[in-house]
Amino acid sequence: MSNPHDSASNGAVRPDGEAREPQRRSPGRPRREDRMPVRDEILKTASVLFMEEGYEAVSLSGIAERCGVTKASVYYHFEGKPALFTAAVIRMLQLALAGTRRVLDQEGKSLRLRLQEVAERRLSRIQHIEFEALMREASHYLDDRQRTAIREAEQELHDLLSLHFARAIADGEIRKGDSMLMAHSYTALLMIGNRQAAKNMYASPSELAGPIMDMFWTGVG
Amino acid sequence: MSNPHDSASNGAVRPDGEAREPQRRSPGRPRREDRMPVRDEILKTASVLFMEEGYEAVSLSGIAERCGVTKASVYYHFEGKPALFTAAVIRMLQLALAGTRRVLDQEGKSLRLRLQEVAERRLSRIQHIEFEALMREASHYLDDRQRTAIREAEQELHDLLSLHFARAIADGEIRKGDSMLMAHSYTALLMIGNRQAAKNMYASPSELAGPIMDMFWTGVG
Amino acid sequence: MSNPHDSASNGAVRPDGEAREPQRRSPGRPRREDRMPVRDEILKTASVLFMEEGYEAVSLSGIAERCGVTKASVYYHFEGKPALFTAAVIRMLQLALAGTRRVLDQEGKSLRLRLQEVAERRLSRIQHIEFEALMREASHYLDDRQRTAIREAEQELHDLLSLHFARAIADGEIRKGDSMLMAHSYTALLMIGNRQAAKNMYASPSELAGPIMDMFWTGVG
Amino acid sequence: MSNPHDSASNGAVRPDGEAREPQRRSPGRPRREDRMPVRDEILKTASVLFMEEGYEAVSLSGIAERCGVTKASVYYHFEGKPALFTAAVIRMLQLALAGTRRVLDQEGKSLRLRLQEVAERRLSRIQHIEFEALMREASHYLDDRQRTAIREAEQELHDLLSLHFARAIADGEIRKGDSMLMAHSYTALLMIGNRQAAKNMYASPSELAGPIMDMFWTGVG
DNA sequence: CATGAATGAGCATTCATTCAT
DNA sequence: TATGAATGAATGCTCATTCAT
Repeated sequence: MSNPHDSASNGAVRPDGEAREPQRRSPGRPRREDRMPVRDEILKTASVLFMEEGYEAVSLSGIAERCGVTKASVYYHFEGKPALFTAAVIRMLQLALAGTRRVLDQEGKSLRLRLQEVAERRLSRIQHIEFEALMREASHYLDDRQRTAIREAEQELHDLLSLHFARAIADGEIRKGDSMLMAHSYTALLMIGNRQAAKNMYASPSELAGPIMDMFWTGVG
Repeated sequence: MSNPHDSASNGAVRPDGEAREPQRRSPGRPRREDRMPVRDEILKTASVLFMEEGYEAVSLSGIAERCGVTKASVYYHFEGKPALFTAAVIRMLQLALAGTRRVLDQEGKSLRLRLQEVAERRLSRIQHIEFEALMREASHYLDDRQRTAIREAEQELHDLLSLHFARAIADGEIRKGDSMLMAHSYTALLMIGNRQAAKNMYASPSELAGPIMDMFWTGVG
Repeated sequence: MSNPHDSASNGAVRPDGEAREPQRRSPGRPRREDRMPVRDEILKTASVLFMEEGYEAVSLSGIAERCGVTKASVYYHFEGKPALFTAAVIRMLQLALAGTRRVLDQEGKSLRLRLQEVAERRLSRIQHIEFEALMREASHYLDDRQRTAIREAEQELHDLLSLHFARAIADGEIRKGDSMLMAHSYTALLMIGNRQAAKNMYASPSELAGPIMDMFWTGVG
Repeated sequence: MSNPHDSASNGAVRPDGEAREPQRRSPGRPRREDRMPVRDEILKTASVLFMEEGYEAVSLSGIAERCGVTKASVYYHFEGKPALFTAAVIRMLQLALAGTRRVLDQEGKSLRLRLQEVAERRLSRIQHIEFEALMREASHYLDDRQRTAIREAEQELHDLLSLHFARAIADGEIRKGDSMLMAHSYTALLMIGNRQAAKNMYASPSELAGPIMDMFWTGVG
């Protein structure tokens, strides 16, 4: 067991280029230049695929093929499908967390403006499967450690949002209330962006951001 | 032409007892006993399973087993997995539509109260996978007719909600705005009920209904 | 066992119209007019399909559907697939025997001319699978009685040809030799008509009859 | 791209020992032992089975079992049943082509003697299903590339024969005529060797060669 | 690090067959 | 006569996983 199988860990978050075409490497360890690429590439590819298609629908051979490596290579880097899934989802959540934090931490902008910016960014991305749906499908296959690790990573996102709502309440910027529920309401409303019917109502997905923020801010009453 | 394969149809909706233990039957038509019509039982079981676990995660043998019949029987009644899925989802949507309409059509109650009642009912049910996630997973396997049939059934639900929002706008009961977006916002917020983290915040799922309705009605601003 | 299952028998040979569209009959026994149609129709349809596609490739539901009856009806009329196959093949062979006999028995025509006429008729028909191939595939499933019955029916065809060759030898119309081998050579050469490559060499299949008869009559030497 | 799926290829042709008893192996790569390369063994087994029993009648599990491997192994080496069939049939045709060429290319022997030798060899082999029958059955399942590849391999055999007939015509060794039709007549007559009835007429199949060659050379006239 | 070759379990689907009505 | 509803067995195929090299 000398393999680097630390399924729930995840290396430094590195946004990088798109999947390369499977250029056959010559045998033996490659000279440095493209350091530590394979594990990361697998992770990145897996993230995208799992988010787009769910757990069962994604096959390890599919991932391997897209990365130009073999299935066995994937098994060298990750303990198995559940471990890879865990790592991939966590990677994605941390990316989202970092991005969201960067926007929310801007000084001198109203909360509403910052939330709108977050919304615009998320809505313009290729849409992810709703998180709970993904988890429900996958959780049969995950063990407790894995489930918990993912839940925690997700919780961080809501914690971050909740924190900012709490601050805004303290500042009188928004009405009083349960800041965590506000966080969940916010992310739930963003899910409208996944819906075909809703997307058809506007020219581009990010145009949904305004109307959704209106709903979130003023409600229907 | 001897098979009753009309995948998109759905018999009378009858909520009733759960699947019995799988007592092996010999071939040929069994004497009637009690047994609810098998086709209906399959449909009901399939609805539940697909909603709970997604498309791929549900196997036809699983469904068959739960109904106490063989896989081949399922194939006698439905053309295949996609057809069964289509029928099951539509059945479920029509159930939901009927229930929702019954509540919303009540006279003399404010829209808010009626919406809250709908929310309570839905939140207390075993939760469904988010609809879009389910469709994204399944739609690889569905043909155009099936996709359309499902989409239409779902649209009816939002049409119904939208109609009531439009009326309320006309009556000055709520603020002006895009009634269809309101409908989507409402159902999106109900999805919070699927979230483990959110459920942990309250004693029972239906207690979420109040706070969610507050969010929906007044927003955070 | 009051069913009329006499698998190896075959009713009167009746060339008749093509398969009708499955027009639902009203329940109850139909009034006389179209007497004894179902069994025959099944037999006819089965003949065509088995000859065109082989044994395994043809399903009883396929046959039933084409006849506008149910699978169970097929089972009412025939003991099972092997029995139906046996009856169908024998029916077809007897048809061929009758047709061939009619041509060969013509008075005042040379054997060569009569053989050429037989060849033209056969080549212009939708082509049958080579008989031995069909039998090899099917014989796993047939019992001894069935195998024998088919073999005998086929033998009659070669007996008929052989008889005419023997007569021609006696009359000095053709060279001396094994008349049964001549019969087999003749039918073997006709199989060229089944070959795509050969068919492409001529405008219409029946144009093959001349050249093939030349080969048969004079050889290459 | 990790699978060696090149369905139409065919490795070096090596006639060798039969399949061993299916000793269950544990997963992972087995230590070499003797074992002929598995891919080749599958191919050889498949050739025999398809030729003997047709397309549908042969199951991949049957092939796997005879080779002492699992179905999944067959799928590792071949894309699917159609691909395996294609490879197997082409392998067999190329074997036949090579053998036939070897005999026909002998110097200093009359065409008739060489053809007789080819006939003796073929007739003494376990008999193949008639080729067209096989193709008719299989072609539903093959794609265009596969169909073409097989057709071409078969055409080569007739091209070879046709070439030798053409030469013999030029040399005045045989009568003038369509050399390709001669080739087809020759192979069609050899099919007599498949027939039970014909085989019963002689002590051993290869004794059919003489009489058949007589027919081919001098006809009945 | 990486992979080629293999396995076992499971799945969707089809089919011949049976039997109560 | 005919059929609707059911079964059991088989088939083609995919997938996660393993291991010697």
